Amino acid sequence: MTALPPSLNPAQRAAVEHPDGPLLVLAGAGSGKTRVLTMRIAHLITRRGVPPERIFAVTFTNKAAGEMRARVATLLGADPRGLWIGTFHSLAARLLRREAALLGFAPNFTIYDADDSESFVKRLLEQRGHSPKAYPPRTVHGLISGAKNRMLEPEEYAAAAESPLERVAAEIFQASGPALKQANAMDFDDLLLHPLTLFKEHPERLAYWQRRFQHVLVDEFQDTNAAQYRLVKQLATQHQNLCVVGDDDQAIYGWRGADVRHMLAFQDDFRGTTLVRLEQNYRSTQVILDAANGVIAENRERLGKTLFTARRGGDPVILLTAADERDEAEWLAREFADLAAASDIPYEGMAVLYRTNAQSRPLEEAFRFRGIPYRLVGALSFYERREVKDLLAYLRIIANPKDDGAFLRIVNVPRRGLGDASVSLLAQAGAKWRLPLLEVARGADRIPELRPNVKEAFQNIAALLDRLGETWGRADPATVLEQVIAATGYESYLAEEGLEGVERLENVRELVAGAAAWSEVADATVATGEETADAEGPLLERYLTQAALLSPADAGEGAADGVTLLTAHMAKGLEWPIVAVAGLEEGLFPLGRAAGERGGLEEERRLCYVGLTRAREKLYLSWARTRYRYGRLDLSEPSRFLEAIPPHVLAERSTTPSWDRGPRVRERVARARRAPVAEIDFEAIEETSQDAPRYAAGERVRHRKFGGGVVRAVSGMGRDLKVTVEFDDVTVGTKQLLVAYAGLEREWESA
DNA sequence: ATCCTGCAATTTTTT
DNA sequence: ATTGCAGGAT
Repeated sequence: MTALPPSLNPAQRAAVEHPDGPLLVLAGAGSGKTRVLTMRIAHLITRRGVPPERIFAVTFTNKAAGEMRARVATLLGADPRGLWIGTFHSLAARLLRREAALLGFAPNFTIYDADDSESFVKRLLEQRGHSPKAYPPRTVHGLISGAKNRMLEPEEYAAAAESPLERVAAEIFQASGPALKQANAMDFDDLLLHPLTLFKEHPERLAYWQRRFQHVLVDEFQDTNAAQYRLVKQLATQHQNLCVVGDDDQAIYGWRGADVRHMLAFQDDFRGTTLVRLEQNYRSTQVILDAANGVIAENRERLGKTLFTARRGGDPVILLTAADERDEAEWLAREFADLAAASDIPYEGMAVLYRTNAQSRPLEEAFRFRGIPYRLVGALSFYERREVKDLLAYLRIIANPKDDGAFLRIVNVPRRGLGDASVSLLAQAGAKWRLPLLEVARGADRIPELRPNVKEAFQNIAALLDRLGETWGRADPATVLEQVIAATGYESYLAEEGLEGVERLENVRELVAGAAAWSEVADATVATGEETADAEGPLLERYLTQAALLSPADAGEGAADGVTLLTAHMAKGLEWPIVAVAGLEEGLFPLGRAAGERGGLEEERRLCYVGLTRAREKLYLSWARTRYRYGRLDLSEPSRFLEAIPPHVLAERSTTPSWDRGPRVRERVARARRAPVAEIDFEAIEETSQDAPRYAAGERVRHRKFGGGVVRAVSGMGRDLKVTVEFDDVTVGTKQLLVAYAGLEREWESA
């Protein structure tokens, strides 16, 4: 943890001891905001006599919630039983398990993760005769999710739909509500929206929860979306005790619907808000802060705050120029090995941050090659593995027999001779009769189109699931898993897969062991918790809820320790003595696609700021001249963010011999920014004019196939530069084109 | 119904 | 480069 002074500074103390009333804490990076939040919770409980169950505290990850709870426990000398602490999603799920009936759900509802939601959308598309390849389920779900994040009703969204894609999304959006209800399922967005619906339709329930929660606290407030803000706003209306903590410079989830402007709106929404600024940084050296401040200072839209530290000076920030990504990884691995050998900093005190998960591979290889322990956070979640999802699907359908998604997943796993044709007949019947698939399978006799042996197979699987549910439905998850594995012969099914199956088998064992460990902790909580109602429902449900809402970042712990490898997003809220931010290249960080969106470049810059401020002692920044992306070799220029760093804190290094070295980074950046397009793309050069085109909205262009049209919008940058063109030919319509590949001409040039 | 082969898209970030 | 998917063979 951060080296904090033994006592609180005046600002921190003001926040911790703030009496009743709305409180906005503007907390810079490393200013001890987590500490303030935990101490405030402890203060409320011990000094102000607030019962833990009357506090609603929101954190950004489940892991953060667990840590905060543990720290409050330490301060209190006892676990704060009944305290509501967790992510928006898990707290909402907890509330909804109790209120489900009023919303037309059963309390054992299933939570669909992104994957489940996507295949759910796909099924709806197919049911309604839309081809999933013309309307990619992923995109459609994204549009629906975006609409939900803006709290649009299906009808409102439908009215605003313009393109065919949007119209289809609107149609699916409208159909999805009833369909989800029939499956007794909610997706991530629903978890936030359903409480709002409940409060609107049942004011007495709103009144109950408002009375119940005397204090509402929100961490990482800058990353709150509209529904989330509305939720805490409503909960806090009665007591007006809403304490939010955030940093506008660290808002990095705009793409997910979060809106920093809530921080600005807060003081208007809550009259008489007390504002506290935490501006002293206790984490980093002055040198590191100078670098970070240099980057963030280029943003226009800021609340503005001045971070300072007592830790004068510090090691210079190392700026590494590497030949390629393997070279970059190799250099960092060697450097970290040297550091570990020369200092008392263990590998656990080091981290490499990057923009995209794809960048982890060369790093992993380099670390493995040198025998340096590392742990990869997040990339492929344990819970995303096929075998894990299969078994969890069995659990899901046992917990909620209406969960058609789960049914479809396992109906033919292991193989039971039920192929696409038979299953779609079953699904058709299900759609016609509006019955859950499991129920349809139970009565497969009534579907005349099915062959006798298929009918039998359906009835067998239904009987199997029924039996499992009856006998083991209320058992602990590990036992249920073992029964499922035994009853389905899942192990021998995996064993047939050969080499890969062995690995999968190990994951299955890990899943069972993990479930057993979870039960022990959960059991203890239930047994001792005076308010049993807090620990909702059967163990199985609670286990599944937890599994659905657990992020990869939460999981990562385990025995594996060493250098941490993770994306900058997942590094938020964390810190290490040694940090490297890798892949600082134009088009990668800032990422071309993201930078093209509204406010995207500023968000990329904030993300970079988050990365730099994770470092306590020593910071490394690196970029590679060439990098494989999409399987092809790219030439890169250093990130513009590097140029913003004051030269006096930098020390430049290179992996290439001096005779092969180009101009220094600073000059390269300056030169790159003078040129209109930062990356060199040979294909693009051949296909477009030498002078990189800079299209403007309103301009007329001509396409080889589509003919003439008008540019409506320009987005992206570099290789990802895209234009939206409305073609004259109405059958062609409006298209988004990649400039590099579209071969567009300006109309006056071709004339 | 299942397996195999070749093609396509994929990579932004996550509850 | 990897992975999922469509289409065809068995």
